[in-house]
Amino acid sequence: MDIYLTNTLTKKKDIFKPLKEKEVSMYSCGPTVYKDATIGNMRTNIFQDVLRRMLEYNGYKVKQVMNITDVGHLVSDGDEGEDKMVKSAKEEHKTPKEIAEHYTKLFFDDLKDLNIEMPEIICKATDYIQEMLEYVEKLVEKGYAYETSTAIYFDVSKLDEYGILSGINLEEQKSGARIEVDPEKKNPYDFALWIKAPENHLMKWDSPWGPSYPGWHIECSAMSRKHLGEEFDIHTGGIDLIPTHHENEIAQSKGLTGKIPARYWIHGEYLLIDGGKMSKSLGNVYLLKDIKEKGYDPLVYKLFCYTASYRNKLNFTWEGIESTSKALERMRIGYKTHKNGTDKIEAQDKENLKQIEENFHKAINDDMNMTLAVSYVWEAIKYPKKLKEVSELLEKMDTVLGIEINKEINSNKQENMEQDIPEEIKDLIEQRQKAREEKNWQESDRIRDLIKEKGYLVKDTKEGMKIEKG
RNA sequence: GGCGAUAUAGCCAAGUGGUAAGGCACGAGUCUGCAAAACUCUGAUCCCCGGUUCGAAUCCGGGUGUCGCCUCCA
Repeated sequence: MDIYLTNTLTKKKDIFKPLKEKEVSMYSCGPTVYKDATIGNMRTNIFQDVLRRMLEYNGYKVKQVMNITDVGHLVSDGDEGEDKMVKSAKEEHKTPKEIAEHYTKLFFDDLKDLNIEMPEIICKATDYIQEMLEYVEKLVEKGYAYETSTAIYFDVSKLDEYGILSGINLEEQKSGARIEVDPEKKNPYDFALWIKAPENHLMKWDSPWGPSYPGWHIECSAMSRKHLGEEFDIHTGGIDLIPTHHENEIAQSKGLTGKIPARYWIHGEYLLIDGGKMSKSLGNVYLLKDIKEKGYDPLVYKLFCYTASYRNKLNFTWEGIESTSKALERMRIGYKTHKNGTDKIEAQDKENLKQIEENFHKAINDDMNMTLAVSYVWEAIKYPKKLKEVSELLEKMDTVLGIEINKEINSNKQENMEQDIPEEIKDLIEQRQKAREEKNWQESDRIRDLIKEKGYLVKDTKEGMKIEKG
């Protein structure tokens, strides 16, 4: 079945044909490990995960490379200010290396919680200084770069075309007053390949230009070239990377090899918070930790991300998370019902299930239309006959969704509550149980209300009383 | 100033020419001592105006609204 992907490079939905027949090479821009990853960052990682899982569903072997930026990403993408790592290290009174290790670990923890498949290759920028340096030296040799008092800059005017991803036009932008003008730069869009280290800078390496460190964009170009070659299939990242980071990666590659490194550029849109952007100043920056602390399975967030296309903005609200939490729980209940189903499968059922699977397959192949794909998951769950084969289909779908649809359910909220229930409540539960055995409903209801006042919800199920924090 | 996105039921949203997927909420029902949970059923002609077409949410033109980026950020 054909696969279609929306390609930022061509600005349309293209049919996907990899360079190799059975293997897909993919580079995903990873985190700058100077602070906690937000759920916004994770939205991008989720979409990248779906992409690789979708490719795997189609029988491709995926070779995904992800970088860990631990040097060179300045506070401003316009090559202004301090290195983020250095700034963070100073603030937390640690070395840049300690900062990098700390936040890298937290990042991986989040990926694990979200059941995101690990890339085949993960590379730290500081391990590839030599490759980057060589890259820059070659660009200088070829006349694509020039030196100023502070850095080695890429000269965008040397390219026949700069701005093909974001559609900017150098002539039109020239007068744009919004761009800081460094008098030593030939063009406002020239960007730093290599930066001369100030006195006492925490991270620096020897180079022909003295103690210095790499610019942000060169790391991805050098590492993708090293691991995937001069031309590979897919390059992914957040939408904000289009106008600077990815544009500059393309510029560097065109300078060195004359080629645009990736054939398909796929970008994930932003996550909004309550209808607006997430920012520290608004105090609405959420981490996956915050979702977990409210008692939700982190995979609720993953399913939440499927409620909208990765290409569109998605509005995060706690109401939305609660809604998705219920949906996930019902999915898992439905899965279990089918798993234990005893109905007999007939030819017509086989036909129906095959149709559902095909629809699902078509949806994910159509530029990862997960909202539509999830609707077929529901169609399977709601299948009138309760069949083991349906649960098998759901497991197969979950190889793409990665939401552990076969996870044992208690409640997505407040698992392992048992230990957390105070003695006082336990006593009340015991009293109520006694009243129920005596069919003293009035007393039973009174105690239930009492427990509710104390913040817990009591439910009577076939297996007995269940309690949840309300 | 430049670039771009979006407007579909109470909410989140899919759908890009043939008579509006799905989820959550609400309501009704089944079950239950009651309640909760679970399960079943139920809802919109698609921002406005004009045009193209046998036919448009979907194409074109003109409005209006919201949002994002160009500055930190996936």
